[in-house]
Amino acid sequence: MKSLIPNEAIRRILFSKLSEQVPNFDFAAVQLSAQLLMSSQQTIHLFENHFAQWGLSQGRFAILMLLYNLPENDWTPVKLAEATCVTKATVTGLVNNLSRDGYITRQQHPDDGRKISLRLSESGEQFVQGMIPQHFEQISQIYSNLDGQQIKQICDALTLLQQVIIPGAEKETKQYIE
Amino acid sequence: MKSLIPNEAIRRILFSKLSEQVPNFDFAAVQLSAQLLMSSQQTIHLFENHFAQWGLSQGRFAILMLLYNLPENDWTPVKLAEATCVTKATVTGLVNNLSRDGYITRQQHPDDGRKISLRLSESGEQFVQGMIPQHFEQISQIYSNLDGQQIKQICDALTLLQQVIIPGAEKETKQYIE
DNA sequence: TGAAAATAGTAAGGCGGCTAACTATAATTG
DNA sequence: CAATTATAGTTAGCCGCCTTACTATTTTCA
Repeated sequence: MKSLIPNEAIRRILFSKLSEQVPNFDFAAVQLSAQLLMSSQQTIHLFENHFAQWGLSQGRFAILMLLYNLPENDWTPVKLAEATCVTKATVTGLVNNLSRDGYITRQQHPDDGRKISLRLSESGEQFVQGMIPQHFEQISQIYSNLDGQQIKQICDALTLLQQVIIPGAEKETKQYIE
Repeated sequence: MKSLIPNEAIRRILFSKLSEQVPNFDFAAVQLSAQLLMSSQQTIHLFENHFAQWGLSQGRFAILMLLYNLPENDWTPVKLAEATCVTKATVTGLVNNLSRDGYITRQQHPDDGRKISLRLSESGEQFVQGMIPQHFEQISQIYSNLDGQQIKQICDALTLLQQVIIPGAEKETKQYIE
C-alpha cells in the first residue's frame, strides 16, 4: 500500500542517524507521527477501495447521497461544496464526471441565472438505489470483529487526537465556503 | 478543512432518512466510519500543512530524507519507489520537481545503463540541513499536550484499528514494487 | 437608477497519486 | 550467440484535490 513512509528497516536506520544529528531527537513523537500517518492512509485507502467497487470516490459518493436522499434541497454546486467541505472548483470537476457518466444532470435554475440545478438522472437514481444496500451492509461488516468496548476505545482515542491536533491546524488558507 | 463528509447537521438528516430505507441500518458503524475518515483526513492535513512550510509534501520530504541521511545507498528511482512505497511513475514525478527546484541531480549510473543515480545537490543539502532541526522540533511540539499514558492509549487504538482494517484491504492491484 | 460589490459557476494550470504503454539496456537461456 | 525475457525509467493520460482568474448575473447602495 502507498505510504510514503519508509518501511520499518529503513526507518530504524534513518532514526538512528537522525538521533545523532538532531539535538533532543524526540523518538516517541516521530514514531507516533509515522504510525498516525500510516494508519490514516490505511483508513482512507480502505474506503477508497470500497467505493471503487462501484467506480466511485468519496466525493462522488457524497454528492450522489446528497442528491438522492435530500432531493428537495435544490442542490447547486455551491451548496454541494458547502455540504461536502470542498472548493466549488472541485465540485465542478466531480459534477463534470458524474454528468459525463450519466448519473446527474445540470439544469438552468429558474429563479437565478447564475445558478445551476443539479439532479440525479433516471439511471443515476437506479444506480444509487442499487448500491446503497450493498454499501451499508459492507460498512457494517468492517467492524464486525469489534465489540462495543473496543469501538469506544477507538472513539475515545480519536477524540483525544482531535483535541491535540486541531491546534496545529490553526491557520486555514483554503477557499472552503463558509 | 476538506472532508467530503457532510457536517453534523446534514449528516443527522441523512442518517435518519437512510435508517428508514436501509434494513438493519448500522448507525454505529456508519458514524464510526465518518469519524475515522475525518480524523484520518485531519491527520494527513496536519502534516501536509507542516511540510508546506518549506514547500514540501510527504513524498518530497521522504525522498530528501533518504538522499540526505543514507547517501551511501546509491539511490535510483526504483529504490526510492520501494523505500517509500509508491509507484516508480510517482517517483519520476517527484524527482522531476525536486530536480527542477534544484534540490537533486540525476546522473547516469556508471555500471548499468538503465539506471539513474540520484543525489542531493549542494543547495539541496543545505536546504535539508536547515529544515531538519525545525521540522523535528515542531513534530515534537505536536504531542506536547499528551502524557505518556495518553500516547499509549492512542497507539493501542491504532494497533487495534489496524488489525481490523487490514483484512478489508486484501486484494491489492497496484503497481507497487516488491 | 446606475455603478460598485457580491455571488455563482467555470476554466486553466499545478501537484501528487495512479495505470498502461513505451524505450532502452541487461540478463537469461536454448 | 541470438533470441527472449526481465528490469529501469519515462511518457501520456486520468482522477481528485487545490488556487487563481475569469464571465455572467444579481444585489446593494449612494
